[in-house]
Amino acid sequence: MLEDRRLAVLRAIVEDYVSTREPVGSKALVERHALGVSSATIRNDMAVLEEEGFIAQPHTSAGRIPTDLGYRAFVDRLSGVKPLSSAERRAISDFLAGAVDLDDVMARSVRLLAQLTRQVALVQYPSLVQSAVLHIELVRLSESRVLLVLIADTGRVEQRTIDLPMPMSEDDVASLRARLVAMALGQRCAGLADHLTPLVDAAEPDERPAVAAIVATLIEATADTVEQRIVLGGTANLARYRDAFAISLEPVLEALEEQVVLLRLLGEVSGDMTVRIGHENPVEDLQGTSLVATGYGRGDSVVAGVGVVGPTHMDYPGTIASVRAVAQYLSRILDDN
Amino acid sequence: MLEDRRLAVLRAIVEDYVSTREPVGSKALVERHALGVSSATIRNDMAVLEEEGFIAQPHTSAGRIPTDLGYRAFVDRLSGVKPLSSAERRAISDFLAGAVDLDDVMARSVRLLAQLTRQVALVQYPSLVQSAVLHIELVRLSESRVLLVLIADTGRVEQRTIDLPMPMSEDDVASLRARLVAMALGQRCAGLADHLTPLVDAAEPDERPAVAAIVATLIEATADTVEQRIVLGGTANLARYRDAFAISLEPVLEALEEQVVLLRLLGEVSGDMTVRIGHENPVEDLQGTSLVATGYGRGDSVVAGVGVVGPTHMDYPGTIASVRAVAQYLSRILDDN
DNA sequence: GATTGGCACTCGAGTCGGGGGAGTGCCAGA
DNA sequence: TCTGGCACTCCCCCGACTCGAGTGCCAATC
Repeated sequence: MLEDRRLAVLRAIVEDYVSTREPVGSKALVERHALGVSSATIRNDMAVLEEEGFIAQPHTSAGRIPTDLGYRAFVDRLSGVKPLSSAERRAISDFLAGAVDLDDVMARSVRLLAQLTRQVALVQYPSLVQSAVLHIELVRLSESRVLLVLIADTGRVEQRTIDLPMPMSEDDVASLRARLVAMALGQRCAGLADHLTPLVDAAEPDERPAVAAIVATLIEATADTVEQRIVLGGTANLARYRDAFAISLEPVLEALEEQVVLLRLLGEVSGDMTVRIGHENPVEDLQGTSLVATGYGRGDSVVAGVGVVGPTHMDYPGTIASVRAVAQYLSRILDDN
Repeated sequence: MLEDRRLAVLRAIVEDYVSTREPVGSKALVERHALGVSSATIRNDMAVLEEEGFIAQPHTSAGRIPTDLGYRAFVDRLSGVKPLSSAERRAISDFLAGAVDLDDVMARSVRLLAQLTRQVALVQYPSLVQSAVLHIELVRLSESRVLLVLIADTGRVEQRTIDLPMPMSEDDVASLRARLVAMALGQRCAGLADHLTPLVDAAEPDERPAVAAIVATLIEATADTVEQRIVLGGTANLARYRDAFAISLEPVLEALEEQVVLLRLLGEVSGDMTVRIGHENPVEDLQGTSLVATGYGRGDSVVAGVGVVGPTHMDYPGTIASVRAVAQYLSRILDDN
């Protein structure tokens, strides 16, 4: 009972602070929330909450603001999920349905998510490793130059120009293309290396260097070290929080421009909703921000992540709902593919 | 002679203001530049320059800062181009040479340019309209669904999934693919519509709807309304100029996230170096910024633009040099393609 | 024992009022 | 035409001060 009220106070503090972005005092709290007790009682509760590390004072004689731990408790124990309005759901669905190819889906998603949450949105391209080969094309550009195009069933297209160690005729290329397609079609990209080495071994000695070069490129293109791409958008929303970040937003923007950093952020995301608050974040420059992310994919295999980065004092219930909704629609689009 | 000195003063003011970002006074000017006259003389010159609109005072009894007009004169009449060091040139060349496909070239260029200029970089994908068809692929996904892939000689790849109005067999698809390739290979994308309508007319009546649908998609995909893409990077650099923009950088960031806006910026760029200073900018939210841009392409056909957006008090000679260098290397890569 | 009203105290934010200083415009003289 | 000198203007910085929101603590009350 007593514990319950203390949590209610924490919840009220988080909600007020999120909406006003100003330290909240005991008096204001009593006025804005029907807590049924006096401000003095709240003060006692606040003292306890502060001792437990859920809230803090910017300076003596100021109101309280939630700590990372406080937000954590809020997210874990206090916040329901704010359901989206049907209008919002329809907007999402309509907007994404208009996409014309995978690039377009990614671009639209990131834009949409940024708009919905008014924060920085991240969307990861479907992992190649998790995809299957839909088609392979080999185009002869010149005597000893070919263009290799790999199309995955998730819609991803990878292309590489290859300088061959020897000339190949139009027929050689066509024949190799047929063999490649026969061996690789429908295979998971992850296992391509195993499936294609026999093809190199079986090649005539005089064309083996060329085949080896092409297969090597194909394997390199599907290696998980290079195949990851993340698009981001809504950085303008960061500017609105100019003063919310301890020092400045420059390091934050810088961190967000690093693909490596983004991969670290979204890399460990699973199908569940992941919320990383402030210092829980593995990236140092982003420890003043929170990440809300989840995975999307076909059926129950997660092929990539989608999420949002914003200030720790974000609207968690609303953000979680938006991220979840966009992930659902992304999954649906992949399924329809 | 007298006129010459006045211009020298303007030049000195621009240079000092760009490097210090503080209003520059007559005394400091005499100390830092060997102008050979006293500060009083400079004051007179400054009064004239102010009357002519090249410089302004933030308030009485402060130093002068250049106006947009002042920068314009500086760029047009005063600034040489600062040549890049050979180390810089090598860095550019090495960095871009490592790119693995067009997406990679674009991503690396934008990153590179942002780093060189410490500003926001824009790079436009080669225009499809200006490209020629290198290859067309048709992949049968299911009875009445095909995937169309268009590869342009600039490295661009467009893909569309098409729901056919009727089922097509594997053989039908293969035959149509062959006809498409025969008709379109090597053609400019701009003229595709004309080249492909005969193909629709020549089709057997029973497959005509499918052929029409596919050709229509192909034409739509190469239409210049949808084919434009611009990548941008280095927005973190904007944050360093936080207070340099009259109001705030939020509208600037917002404008830069709009593809439409970016297209307006780079759309009118020709092969020459284009410099738009402050209010000369067609986009209202960017009238506190300057654009330095140029075109790149194969031979002398410009296929796309590349440039930089930054504060009006940017280092124009240095920025121009960097943009030009990156454009040159981009052109070279396209040529090598 | 929990709750409450009261009260003294703290400290940040905002205001006001001078110096100090950089910079200007102007003028008379070279 | 240039220069040195001089009076003047204002911004910026600093310290002192007030105001008020908010706290912690305590004795009284339910």
